Amino acid sequence: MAATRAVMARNGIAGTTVRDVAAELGTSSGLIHHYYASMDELLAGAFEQAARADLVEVLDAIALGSTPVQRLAIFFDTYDRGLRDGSGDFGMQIWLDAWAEAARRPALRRTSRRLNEEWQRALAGIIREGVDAGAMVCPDPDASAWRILSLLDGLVLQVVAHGDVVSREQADAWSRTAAESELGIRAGLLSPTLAR
Amino acid sequence: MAATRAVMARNGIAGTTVRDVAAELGTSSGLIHHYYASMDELLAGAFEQAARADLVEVLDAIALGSTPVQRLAIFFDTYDRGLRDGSGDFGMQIWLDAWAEAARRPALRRTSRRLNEEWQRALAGIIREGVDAGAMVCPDPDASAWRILSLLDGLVLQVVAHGDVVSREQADAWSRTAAESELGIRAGLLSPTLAR
DNA sequence: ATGCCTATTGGACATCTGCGCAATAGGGTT
DNA sequence: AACCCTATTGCGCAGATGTCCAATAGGCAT
Repeated sequence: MAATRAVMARNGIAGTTVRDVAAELGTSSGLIHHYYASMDELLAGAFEQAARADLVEVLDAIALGSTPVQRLAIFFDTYDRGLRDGSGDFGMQIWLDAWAEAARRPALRRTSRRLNEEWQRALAGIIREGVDAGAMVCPDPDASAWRILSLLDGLVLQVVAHGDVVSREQADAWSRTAAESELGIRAGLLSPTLAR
Repeated sequence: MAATRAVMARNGIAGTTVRDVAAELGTSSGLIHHYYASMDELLAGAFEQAARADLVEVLDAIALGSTPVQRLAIFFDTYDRGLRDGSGDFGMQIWLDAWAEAARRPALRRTSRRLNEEWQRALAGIIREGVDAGAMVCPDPDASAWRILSLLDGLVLQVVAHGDVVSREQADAWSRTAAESELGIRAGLLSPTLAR
């Protein structure tokens, strides 16, 4: 599974072959079929696992923040970090693949959708805490979470698909200031957390 | 090209093969290579044609507006209309395919990138006119255009890939109000143009 | 009629794909 | 030592795919 995730991060979902995974492991392709009945099963499992690993990474990082605003800043830190080093075991490219393939692969659509909703719920949770603590102003946390996440997705899309039309730094900075504006947070408070 | 678009609409960009296109035309695969040097070129050409048709439609519609704010409202009208009906021979799904496939097809990446830039330029142009006319406030029209477009792309992505997590109406309304906020336009002025 | 240029055909070719299979190795149990 | 079960190999099969090519057809100018 780790090898599959590595290949997926490098070549995308569609570009992942059994032989590539076998080569990544230094074994034969036959062995992989000994453990996984089909390619689809292998891909679906690896995508779910990789996507969830990143979500968990963000959730864990967030938990270290002491205030809602700080947690939100950490949210952006972690997201940006995932964008910077094309992967722990995970490149953003596989999200583009998943979104495109969702139309034709029901199992993948369900997984992609569910994961996206969990991201939104995590973000909405932070916002609700911020509103309760009086640090944010937001009449509809769920909607705001979708907007912030969608802006982030749209910007990341340009970075990943088209190279330097939009730079990674711009995607990061723009989404942070948009969130500040959306949530009534004073400008600059969502700047990258220095500690690390 | 029409045949290629038809197959693309049916099977997606990744699922389009030379033989399928040839079958769609009732001819042989060799003939297609007589006119197009490579598959990549064929796909890029067909995508360009389909995508440009939509861009031109928006540009034409925009030209009918008499003020920058009105032109911007029409921009959203037309975009939303394209989202409503699978549109022409071309649904938004093709964009998801193109963004994903861009990583592996250089010609397609260039085309996708260029088209995206043209959308951004059109939007930035409206913004600049609005600033000059004193109807909008925007220190960096290019950046604002990217942000508005990326939010729109991100929201559309949810609608197309995941169904009703975000509704089409929400995507439309949210992107309009975000643009109003981004450009210092009074709330409600970008509401859907009734005429049409 | 002759010659030429393009349109068009049908298939060959090399490569890649998922998958299955016969054969072997190796370690644990009896 | 004998046995068994699993891990692992290496290869082969059948199908698909992009690309190329020799051969033909068909119209048009001479």
